[in-house]
Amino acid sequence: MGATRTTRDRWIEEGLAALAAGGPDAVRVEALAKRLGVTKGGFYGSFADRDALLAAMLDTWERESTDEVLERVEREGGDPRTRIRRAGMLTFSGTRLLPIDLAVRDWARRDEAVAARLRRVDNRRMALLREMIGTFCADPDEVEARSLVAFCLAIGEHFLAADHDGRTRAQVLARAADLVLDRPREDPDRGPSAVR
Amino acid sequence: MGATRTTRDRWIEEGLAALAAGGPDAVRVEALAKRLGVTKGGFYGSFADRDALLAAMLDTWERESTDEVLERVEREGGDPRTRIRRAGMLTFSGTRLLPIDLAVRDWARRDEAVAARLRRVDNRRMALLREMIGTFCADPDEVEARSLVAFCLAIGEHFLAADHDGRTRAQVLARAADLVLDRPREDPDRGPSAVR
DNA sequence: CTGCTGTTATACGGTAGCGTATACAGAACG
DNA sequence: CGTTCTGTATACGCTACCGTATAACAGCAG
Repeated sequence: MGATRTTRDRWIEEGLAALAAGGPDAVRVEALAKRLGVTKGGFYGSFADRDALLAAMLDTWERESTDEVLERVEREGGDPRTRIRRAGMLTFSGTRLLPIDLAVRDWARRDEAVAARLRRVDNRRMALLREMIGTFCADPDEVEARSLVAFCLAIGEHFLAADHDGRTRAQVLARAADLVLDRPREDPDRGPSAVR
Repeated sequence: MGATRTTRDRWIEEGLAALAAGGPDAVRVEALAKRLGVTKGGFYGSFADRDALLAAMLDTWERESTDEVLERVEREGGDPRTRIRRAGMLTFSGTRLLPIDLAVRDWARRDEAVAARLRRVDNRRMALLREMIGTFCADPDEVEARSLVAFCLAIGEHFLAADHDGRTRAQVLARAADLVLDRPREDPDRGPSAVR
């Protein structure tokens, strides 16, 4: 039973790579087989059909992008703003989770089952944001609004194609994050809050 | 030559509907023909191939979501914040432009030509945001940051699946828009500022 | 060695889609 | 009236897939 696991996981891994690169329609059994250097013969020993692979891929993605990320943020601790930024980094930087996440978001618009999974994932992320932002913002409505803005910024950034004159996207993003995460203006002269 | 135009436009229209509903992979010549009540026979009289249809669809989308929207915002005038909200309404409410826009955004991640078109469109939208926000915000860096946040909010909202406790998405969104557009909190009890 | 288990290669039937070729129908126009 | 231009139907070859069936094969237990 040892070889079974590794092979099954290799199909899932290659499937996630295809999903990230070309969306759910790009997850094709025969194409994955070619990339794995085998034929599709053995696929149906590990999976009932293509849909079973897609479900297993989503299981893997859901686990990696919630439990593993949140557990690591919990473990490494730190300032609330630091934690938010760390969670964002873990999920939306790096080349593994980000493209899968974006592909799943588009997929969810057309598939109710995928949408339900995404809702579970996003709700856990929003819970973290609420908790962290709640430590420096008293009004619950404003906490919710700031959490939404922060989340939309982290996601929407990757769906935007606009340029920023002389600035880089990273620079503008840093300033935007300061706007969202800064203490709500008890300090009208906010000063150059150290924009990176 | 009268019939030519209408027919060609019907292919484009049906193609955009398919794109909105299922992404670029769902734009299939034979499927569109079936929905139009014809066979694919005449398709290749109006278009060299499927790619030509996709290009024509993007032409239509680009024109409708820039020239037509911006011209109408210009014409109807109003307060800067009003204009921003109107532009957002025209593009991201209604059932026509929004789903096409979202589909194009995902498409652009995989196709450089589409990405170039999206960049043109987004740059024009960002220009409007900059101009409007610049009327009540002096620091150019902050104008850029606020413009990005506003845009990400308008887009990212549709890719998020999170719930908001007792609130509706529209309520949280209204509060978030106030944050971004810098309503000077003269009114701590704001009431449901009725966006959308 | 023998059998069991799980992976693989190969072959098959079926579906869906693209692009081409060809012939037909109807309108536009001289 | 006939010519021409357009859209149409139909049929064809081709490719890319899915899922199934079957047989070979490798590793491991007894």
